[in-house]
Amino acid sequence: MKIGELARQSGVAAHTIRFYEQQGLLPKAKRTSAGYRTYDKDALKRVAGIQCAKHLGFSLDQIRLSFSEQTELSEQNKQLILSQLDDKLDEINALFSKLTSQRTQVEALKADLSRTWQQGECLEADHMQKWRDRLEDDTELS
Amino acid sequence: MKIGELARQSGVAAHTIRFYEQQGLLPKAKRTSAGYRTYDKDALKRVAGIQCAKHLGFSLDQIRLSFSEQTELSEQNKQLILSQLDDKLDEINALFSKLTSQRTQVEALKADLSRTWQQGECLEADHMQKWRDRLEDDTELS
DNA sequence: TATAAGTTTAAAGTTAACTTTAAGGTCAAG
DNA sequence: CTTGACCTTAAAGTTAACTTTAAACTTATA
Repeated sequence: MKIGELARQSGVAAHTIRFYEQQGLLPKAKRTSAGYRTYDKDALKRVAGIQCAKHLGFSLDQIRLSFSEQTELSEQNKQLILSQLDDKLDEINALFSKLTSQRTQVEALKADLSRTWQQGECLEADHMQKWRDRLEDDTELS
Repeated sequence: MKIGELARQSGVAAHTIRFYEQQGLLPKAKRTSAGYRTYDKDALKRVAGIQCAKHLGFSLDQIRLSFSEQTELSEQNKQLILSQLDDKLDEINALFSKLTSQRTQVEALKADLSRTWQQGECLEADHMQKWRDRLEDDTELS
């Protein structure tokens, strides 16, 4: 299988596959006599594994760490993966709080502005001040 | 008020304030004879307004569009802001779905791996295949 | 055999929202 | 009058995850 075929089967662009190899996320591919990369089904699995981890929200750096070329994972690697999963859960939960707060604020601001503008009011400064005060009370968002 | 004072009062770094001016998020500041920028309390309000919008999750591009130098907002600007708020809500809700799905998947994967590894199993390939299949069923996540 | 499609490389470009650097001018205190 | 804090600018650097470009080589098709 040449790189174009792997790209088709995995849904990952050929240049991205070369990029992953260059970045150490994929082992260096074997070459034909002409220098073309060749792949087997294991390569497809590895590419799919990377896609899987990306879907779960992991960065390429994190993926590189656990997804080393070894077929067998060391005890250390297993621990690393489990703790990365825990970190990811924490991260997701933090984002949840942030989004929840943002949604509430955006909804309220929208309602508030709609009402204000329908009444033809234009108390921009004080109006926004109210919003700034409210946001400052919140726990850190960004 | 010079830029350092505005930075202190707003909590935004001086170089970031210059950056905002350069990017058109803030009007060009008046200068002292020596070329130093000077600001009044309105400038503080504008900087605070930018922080407010950033907290709500808006990009600097979006902020620049609605936050033009005019004190009075045009009817067009009002419509723009309201539709940006709607877009933002859609975006937040989409992120919510994505995060919900990610959290479920990460939790399940963690439980699964913990169990597998405690039993000393090591069926990497098939094991991951299960996860890839499951993820492919999901609606687009990333 | 000529053309089109596929492959190779290294290096530069992209986006966002800054931050850092470098080299210098201004101002208040001691 | 000098030291240190504060200000100025333009330009380059940062991070992530690619994408694009350019120039050249190989392979399949007509």
